[in-house]
Amino acid sequence: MFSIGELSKRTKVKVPTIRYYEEMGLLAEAERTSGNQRRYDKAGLERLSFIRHARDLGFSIEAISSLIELQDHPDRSCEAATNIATSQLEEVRAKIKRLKTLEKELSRISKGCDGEGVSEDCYVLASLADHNLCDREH
Amino acid sequence: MFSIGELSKRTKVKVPTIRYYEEMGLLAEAERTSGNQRRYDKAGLERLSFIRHARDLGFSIEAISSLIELQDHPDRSCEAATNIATSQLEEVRAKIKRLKTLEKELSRISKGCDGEGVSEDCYVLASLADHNLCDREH
DNA sequence: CTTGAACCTCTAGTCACTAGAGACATTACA
DNA sequence: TGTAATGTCTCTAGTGACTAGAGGTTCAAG
Repeated sequence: MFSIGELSKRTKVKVPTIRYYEEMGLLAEAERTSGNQRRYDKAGLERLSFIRHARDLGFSIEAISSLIELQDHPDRSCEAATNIATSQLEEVRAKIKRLKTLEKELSRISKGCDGEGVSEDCYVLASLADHNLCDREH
Repeated sequence: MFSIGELSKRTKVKVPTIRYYEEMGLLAEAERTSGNQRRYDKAGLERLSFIRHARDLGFSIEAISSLIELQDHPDRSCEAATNIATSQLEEVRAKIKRLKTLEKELSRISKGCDGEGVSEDCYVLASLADHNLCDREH
């Protein structure tokens, strides 16, 4: 059994965040010492590692809640879990696509002022003011 | 002179968002009718278009504030504006990089349950529980 | 037994909005 | 000119996923 600070160190999740996860129902309410401090065991550590890993992968608290529920009901959980992971993957791919479009425009904009040619007005500001200067939709 | 609803339609920025931008100081306080309703002109429209475009590109409200300040002080604004755009570009590139790593892992995870081989336990849940199953750091 | 670090709860703040309540203004049409 | 519908006003509170701080209590080391 170890304290919340120890759990924090081992999982690299900050102490207030652990308490927040408990409040949100992601972590079961921890056992307490006679002085009301939380104590955790290996199971708590593993669950928090799971949560942290999923958060790192961009899963929402809500999605993680669903995954945790699936863990507790293993029948058909595999398909449902795969669905959640797949939709997360689709979201990530959509974000990448959008960011790549932005990257193109930003790199065009931020190159504008370096060379010669544009000196009268600021090309960055003009680009932002006038969407028509964009190469494509975004 | 047109109303906030008209401005909203033309810029595709929602009415409460326009009021929010005014409150945040991105938009100058609008003129008012005798009945206290906001009225805008071409200048207001252009500034809001500028803001919207910059938000679409992921600039924070704070960064946009800086850009607007630069617009009002054109001396040396070009270099400063380019710096802001360039740092925005770097952030976007960093995000893309990170998301690509996530994409790899998620696609590995969500493919796990489809084929044969893994049937005992759910591969999605196992992958999330155990970071060691990851190919690389993330 | 004392000291200092760690812990507790609670409230409020972050960012960029979004939603809703309840009241007032404007506009279109009869 | 009257009225009804739509638009607008301010204000407060909610979103997600935390983070920060106040003020008080408990634990572990020496």
